[in-house]
Amino acid sequence: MFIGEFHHTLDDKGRLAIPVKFRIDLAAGAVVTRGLDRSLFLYPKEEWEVLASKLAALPLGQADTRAFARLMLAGAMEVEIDKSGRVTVPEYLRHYAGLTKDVVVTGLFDRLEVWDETAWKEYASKTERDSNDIAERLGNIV
Amino acid sequence: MFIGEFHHTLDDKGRLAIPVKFRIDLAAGAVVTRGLDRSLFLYPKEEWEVLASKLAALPLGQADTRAFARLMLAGAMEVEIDKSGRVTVPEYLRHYAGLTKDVVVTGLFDRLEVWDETAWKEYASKTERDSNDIAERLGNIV
DNA sequence: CTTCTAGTGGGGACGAGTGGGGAACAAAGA
DNA sequence: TCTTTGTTCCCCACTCGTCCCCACTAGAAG
Repeated sequence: MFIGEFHHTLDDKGRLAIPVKFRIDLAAGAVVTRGLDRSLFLYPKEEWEVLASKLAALPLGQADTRAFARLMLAGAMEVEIDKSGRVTVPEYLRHYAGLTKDVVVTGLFDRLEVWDETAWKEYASKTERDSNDIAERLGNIV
Repeated sequence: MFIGEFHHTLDDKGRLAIPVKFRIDLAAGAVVTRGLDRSLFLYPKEEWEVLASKLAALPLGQADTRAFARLMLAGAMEVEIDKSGRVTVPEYLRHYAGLTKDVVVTGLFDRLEVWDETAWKEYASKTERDSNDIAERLGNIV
C-alpha cells in the first residue's frame, strides 16, 4: 500500500527519486501517465494492466469517458527505476503537470501521484477548508 | 481502547512520546495522518488498513471525495515506536497541525489525536461552552 | 532515602536524495 | 564512409536528514 507525502526535486535531466519504501513494489516495472487534476499517476506495472483493460472496456459512446480513456492510455509511458532509485519523467508529462523543480510525490493506496509543489499546496489548502463538509457527507462511510 | 488527555512535548527532531498505556496497542505499527480541525489522527495499523481501503474505494469521479481521500491517504505515514516510546512526526504533518513544542495527545476510543496545545485549549473551551447545545442534538443517540 | 521508570535531550553513523561527469549509441551532415 | 552533434544511460561523489543508541532528570513508588 502506498501512503505518504514526499518532497523531492527533479534534476535538469528530468529524473525523479522514488521514495525508498516504494521501490520494491515498483522494481518489476512501472507506468506513468496523465492523471486527474494536473497530476501524474504512477502505477506498478501489474496494477496498470488491470486499469488499462478496464479503460479499454469503457463504452465508446460517451464522449467524456472516451476522452478520459484517451488521456490516460495515450499519455502512458513505461519507466524503469535506475540504480539510485530514480525514474526519468518524459518531457511531455512534465509539461502536462507543470513540473519544474520542486515536486511532491504522494502515495494513494494503489498508485503514486506526482504534483508540482505549489499546485499541491494550493490543492491541499483548498481541500482542508472543505474537509469538514466532505467528512460530514461521508460520515456514514468512513 | 484509547482514552485520556496527555500533555507532552515535541523535541526539535519532531519526536513525540506516546503515553505508556497506549504503547502495547501501537507496538505492532501505527499510522499518523491529517485529521479534522487541524489535528493529527494516529491509528493502530490494523484500524488504519480498514479505513484506508474504504477511502481507496471511493469513486475517482467525484472531485470532492477524491480530494478528501487524497488528503488522508497522502497525509498518512507509517511510524514506529522507538526504544524510548516515541514516534517521529513527519515535518509536513507538524506543519499541518501547527505543532511547535507543546502538544496534547488525546485518546478517542479507536484512535489518538495530536493537537497543538493552544489550539486544543481554544477548541476545548469553545466546545465546553457549546456542550449543552450539542448534547441536546445528540439526545436521541446517546 | 533509594530505586525505578516515563519523558526529554543529544551525539554519531548510515543511507537517501541530489548533482554531475563520462561512455555508448543514434542521427545528421559532409 | 567518416565525422560530428546530441541524447540517453550508467556510475560515482557529496551532503543533509533520519535513525539508533546512550545519558540525564524529575517524579512516583516502595
